[in-house]
Amino acid sequence: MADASRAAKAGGSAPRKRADARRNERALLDAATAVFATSGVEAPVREIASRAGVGVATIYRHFPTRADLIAAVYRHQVEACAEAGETLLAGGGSPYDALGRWVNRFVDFVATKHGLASVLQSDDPAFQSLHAYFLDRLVPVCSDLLRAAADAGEIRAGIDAYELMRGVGNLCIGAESDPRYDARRLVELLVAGLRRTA
Amino acid sequence: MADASRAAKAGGSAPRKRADARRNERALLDAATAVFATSGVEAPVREIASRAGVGVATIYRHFPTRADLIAAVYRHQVEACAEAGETLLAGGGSPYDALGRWVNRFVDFVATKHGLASVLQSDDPAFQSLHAYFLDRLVPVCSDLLRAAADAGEIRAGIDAYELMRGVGNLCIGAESDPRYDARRLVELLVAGLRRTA
DNA sequence: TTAATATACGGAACATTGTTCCGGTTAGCA
DNA sequence: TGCTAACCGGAACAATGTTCCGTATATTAA
Repeated sequence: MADASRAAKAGGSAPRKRADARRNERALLDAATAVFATSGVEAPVREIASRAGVGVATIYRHFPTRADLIAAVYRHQVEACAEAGETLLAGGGSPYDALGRWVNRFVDFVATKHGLASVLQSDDPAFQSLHAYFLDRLVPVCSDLLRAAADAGEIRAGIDAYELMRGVGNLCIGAESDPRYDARRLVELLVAGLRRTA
Repeated sequence: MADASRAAKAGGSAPRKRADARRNERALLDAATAVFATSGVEAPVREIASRAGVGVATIYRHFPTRADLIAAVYRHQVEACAEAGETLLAGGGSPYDALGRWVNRFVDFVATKHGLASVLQSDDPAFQSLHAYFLDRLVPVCSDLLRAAADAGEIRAGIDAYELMRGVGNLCIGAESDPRYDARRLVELLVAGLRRTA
């Protein structure tokens, strides 16, 4: 197992990349993480490449679109968020409460990543796959939470998880750069609006 | 008054532009209106210039920043929206109801202008003055409506007009291009969340 | 260890914008 | 009719995203 030459023993897995390729991929991921944190997720490609000490073409080789790079950088956190939703749902409290907590967690994640919220809503085709990734992973979680709350009679019917996620994501736009705007407060209002209207 | 040579009779008003300058300004406004409607408010400058039959420098001469052009194109509608708020407030109904109607009107305006909502929230300094214009004109109106509803005890306290406007604007982003996303519904939820809690 | 080859690399080159500059044109006026 | 200040158009410049191509190298087989 320690020997690198025995690759691809499992089914159709890729035939293992060259060592320099793996090194560069890691360097790019690290550089992108740092640059995204300071300059936002729309920072110039050249900046990321130079920080990683590689040429621009190397970025495109490893991450065909910017969406792939962003997804790779934040994958762990998205997964953690999705799993938190499942945990929250399983924990015995009120489903509406679980929904509220989960939404807050999502906001905490998105609103602290400079520019991520905008990009998630952008209709630029370059970001379509990022959009799809977030949605595929999180909408089902949100949907479960929503259904549970609806079944418990805590919220009004007719709310779609996709729409709610987009709404929450939208409310997070610009949250980092404007001290007068608190996305959490607005999202709280939105979630409060879900409550059953008696 | 019909004679053009007697200009600037009132105080510091501009000394009247040349005829070709006025003609071009009008042509640019018309072209921008058309292009914004089809390609969105972020359409390339060259597209607007060529549609107006002028060079690009002429755009910059008349509208130093894109924000100025956008503001000029939508000024009438913004004014109308602001005035509608005052009317709604004066009309004797429930203040909360008036607020809801006014917000809906604002959404109808913003959500039908391709890309306007995004640009309104953008932190690109080029749009800062547009941002300021919308806010200066509409936040006071919203503030009055909000205060009236608060005074009537219909909504919870502590809601800031600026924050609400930004939230509503944010919710309008992407509303034109996604049939699964209905900004009006989300905004309705947000406004419902304003209701006094018990 | 060495040589062959597929893989990966870097940076130049190209395309698409926004923005500014400059020489020529023209409206307004005497 | 001619002068001049204002205006005009398009070329030129700058900042990006994206692609191409000759070169370098990791890997493997002899």
